[in-house]
Amino acid sequence: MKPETRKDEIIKTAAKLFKEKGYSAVTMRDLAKAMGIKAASLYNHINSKQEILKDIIISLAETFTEGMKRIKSSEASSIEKLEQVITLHVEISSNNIYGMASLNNDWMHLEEKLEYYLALRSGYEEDFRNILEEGVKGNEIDNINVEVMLFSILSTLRSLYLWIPNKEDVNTQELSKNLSKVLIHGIHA
Amino acid sequence: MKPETRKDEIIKTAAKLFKEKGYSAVTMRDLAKAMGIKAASLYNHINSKQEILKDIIISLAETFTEGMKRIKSSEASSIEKLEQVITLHVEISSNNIYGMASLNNDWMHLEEKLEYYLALRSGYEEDFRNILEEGVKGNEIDNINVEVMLFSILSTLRSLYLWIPNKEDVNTQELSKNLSKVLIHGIHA
DNA sequence: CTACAAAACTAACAATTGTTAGTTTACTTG
DNA sequence: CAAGTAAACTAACAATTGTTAGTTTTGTAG
Repeated sequence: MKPETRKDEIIKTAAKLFKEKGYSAVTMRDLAKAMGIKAASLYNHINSKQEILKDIIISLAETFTEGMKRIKSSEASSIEKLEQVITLHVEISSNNIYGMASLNNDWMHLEEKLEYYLALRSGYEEDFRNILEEGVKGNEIDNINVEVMLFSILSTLRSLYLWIPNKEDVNTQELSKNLSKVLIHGIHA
Repeated sequence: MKPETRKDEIIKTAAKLFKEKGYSAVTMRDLAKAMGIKAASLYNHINSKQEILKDIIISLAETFTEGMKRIKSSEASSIEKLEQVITLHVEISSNNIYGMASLNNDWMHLEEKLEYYLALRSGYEEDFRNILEEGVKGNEIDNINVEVMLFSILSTLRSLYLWIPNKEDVNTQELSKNLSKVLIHGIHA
């Protein structure tokens, strides 16, 4: 682990504020006040407000893409892959609740990096869809509308950041297991 | 149906813009341009930007609360109630995709009406939780962590607005049925 | 103690924000 | 046509926005 730079602190604080009010509603003066300094001082460490958002979102999006790549190339069954995807989301989300808020809600303000982000997201969804389709083909997964399944599961996983902080002890293993149960087997045997 | 006033048009246009960029990033000049008039002219019909957001969100929140009240007081089984809640979300969301975006993402900018909104939301979630708990008690629903079930289902339903526009023919009946299948019985028999 | 770099500061900027005041245009009704 | 009202306009405001320039303070290594 590299030591945390002042820039890292700023980005972390910004992510927290972005989660509360959204990127656009947070001013550089808000951010400076939260850091205990003046707005102009922020620019000794970062180049622009824009760049902060980019740093928050792109690194997260790439982490998801890398995780998916690993899962995709594994030899696991479709259901196992699905469980691995669930665990991936639980782990990334619990490690970066604030960043996940920006990833979900502020990506449209990315500007120069918007296209790249959208490409990562499309690729991720496509890989997710393939896992489900393979599962249906192999009779591991019921032959329901794949888009409905994809949407339902992905919506839940993408909202994890809203929910995790409310639970005191984030036992990620326990949470992954419970989520897998609910998402895969439903709530009614 | 009352005839649509100019104010209604403004609110509808605003909701559309709010969905694209979020409340804070949409300026009154953006909204005016989308309406084909000048920013100052908006104030012949509305009192403030704030009020537009309030009109969008509160009416939706109240619609959900009324729907839940109806479902709660029905004689249906727990699973049937759950199906009714799913249908409620599908119908409200498909009738007001843009407003649902504000409801989900811009509620924190409500200011004077924030407390009221939060009360409605808490009440709604509590009613939802009760349906699940009753279902578990009556052996209609598996004895899994109720909070995980609540979170998972609600996350999916709250994200509907993101997904519905992508599907050409929004056959709400079909969608409700498929969603019920996935949310209640999972994806793997 | 000196020198240097990191990181804070003050002051200011040009642009943009929501909103108001006052005026003109367009439409409807008698 | 006259009068009234609904809805647009122009012009401006005070506040806030992200950011820059230039300067001072703070901490560290020789």
